[in-house]
Amino acid sequence: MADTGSLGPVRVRVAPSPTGDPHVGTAYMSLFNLAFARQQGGQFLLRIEDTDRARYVESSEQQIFDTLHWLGLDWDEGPDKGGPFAPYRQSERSDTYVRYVDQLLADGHAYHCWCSTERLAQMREEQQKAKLPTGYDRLCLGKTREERAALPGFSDRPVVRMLIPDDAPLVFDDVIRGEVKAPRPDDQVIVKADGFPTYHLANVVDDHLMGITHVVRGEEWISSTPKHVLLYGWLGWDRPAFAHMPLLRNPDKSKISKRKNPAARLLWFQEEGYLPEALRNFLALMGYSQSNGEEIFTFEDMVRDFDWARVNAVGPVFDLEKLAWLNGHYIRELPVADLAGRITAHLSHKGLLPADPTPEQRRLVEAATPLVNERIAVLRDTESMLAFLLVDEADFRVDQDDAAKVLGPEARPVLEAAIAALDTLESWDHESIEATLRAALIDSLGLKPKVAFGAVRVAVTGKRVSPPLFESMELLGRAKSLDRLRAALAISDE
RNA sequence: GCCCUCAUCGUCUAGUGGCCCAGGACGCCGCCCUUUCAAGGCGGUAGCACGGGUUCGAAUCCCGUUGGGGGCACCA
Repeated sequence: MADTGSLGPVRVRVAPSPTGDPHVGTAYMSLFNLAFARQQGGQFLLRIEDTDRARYVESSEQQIFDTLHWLGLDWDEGPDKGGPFAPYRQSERSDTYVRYVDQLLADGHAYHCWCSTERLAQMREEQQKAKLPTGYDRLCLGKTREERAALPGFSDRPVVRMLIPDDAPLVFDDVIRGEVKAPRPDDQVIVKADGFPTYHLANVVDDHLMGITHVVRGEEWISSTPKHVLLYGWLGWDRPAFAHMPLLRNPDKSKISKRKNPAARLLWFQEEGYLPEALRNFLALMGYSQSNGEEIFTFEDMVRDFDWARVNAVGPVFDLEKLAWLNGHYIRELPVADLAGRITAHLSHKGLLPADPTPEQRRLVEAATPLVNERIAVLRDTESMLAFLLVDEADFRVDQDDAAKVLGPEARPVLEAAIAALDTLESWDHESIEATLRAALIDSLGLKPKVAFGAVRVAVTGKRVSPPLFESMELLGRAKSLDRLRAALAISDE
């Protein structure tokens, strides 16, 4: 196993590609990179790997910054912060890569290739059909442009390929897995026809130049590592330690994907109203455990206790059920004012409250927060739960199905008694409301609480499932409560 | 198809040869609490993929099988 303690100051990095919504894997890798860096007193870098101009998405980079900050996974050096090794955006580092490519070319470790993508695709297909390992057939190796141009499948703009030697080392030490053997690479492209480097080259050059000591990345990179090992060797550089993290999985065990799993999108967690601290905690439970067996812990706890030996090599299924439980736990731990602020922000974001809520609206949400904090798993749950309190009165509607079940003709006497009793109630607080309703409906009419309060509940909140009834009525106010009870009378006649 | 890799309850995990006829958590089921729904409390269900070894002794070590996953791009 690689020695992780004596390589001098630790420098790690996360290197996402701005090709769309930030991926949950980026947060996962960042978390473990950061935990290790903090524990070792080292640095954590953010480098943007934007060498694929075809898939580049303009808005993506900012979203990467925003979501990682939201999760509290802050970096020491990066495109937005600068640092001693700027720029931290690969598209701005083209000049840097050129000299190393020239060196590899001059040393005979790389060569130009003019094969068209069509020829390459056809070659691959034939190799598979013949049950042969796939890989470049070196048609261009040792040929001048003129010699190659005379052959079919020629493309005007060449790429640069690595010349993989027969004795390329395939075994390396992995911090998490110990000795790992990887597949034998073919002559990998390191510079594309558009002049941009591929991941392999840019990554190795940048990691070296930026002083990265530990490359922490996803398991999908294991099979590429021999290429990187070769590059480090050819360029005469020490190579960093490698830690290949397990891959997060969909419930069907495949690599987590946006196609199959909403949780693959980092933005989804914000939209649903997960708390960043809960998601961070949950991510730390994926393929990992605290030495004391605790499942609920802070990032600081993780840093203090961090140990690569406890990272598993098995890819964990990302279980939304458990995340929901954990999120609910964090919600219940939050002070009311804090949670209320987050709920308000969420509702504003979803358009259920103005972008800048009035003090009255803020007070209302804060007063309602203790009624719902045990009933929600994510902030999004408040959208329907608090709707009865926040809607314009003209838009208030009773749920059809629920009304059909409890607001039939038999509800009429209940509603009438409730109205009569509440109409003259002098103090509109939940205790008085409850006492009054109990006296009028349970004691006088001899109804079961479930029946009596069920009807009142649907009338006032619009649903059979709601926050606690009397507190809800107190918040709603006497006028609206009575209006809704009277309106329900009409429903019970239908 | 080729190469690599992994394997404990449905899921996340503890377990590094005896403390394990396998512990915790989520989920699920039951009971309690209760004005709905939750939350909470208590109890329960469920697993070492299979077959060979090694050993006094294996979830733990070795081999094989099976199964899962990843890679095989001018994507990262």
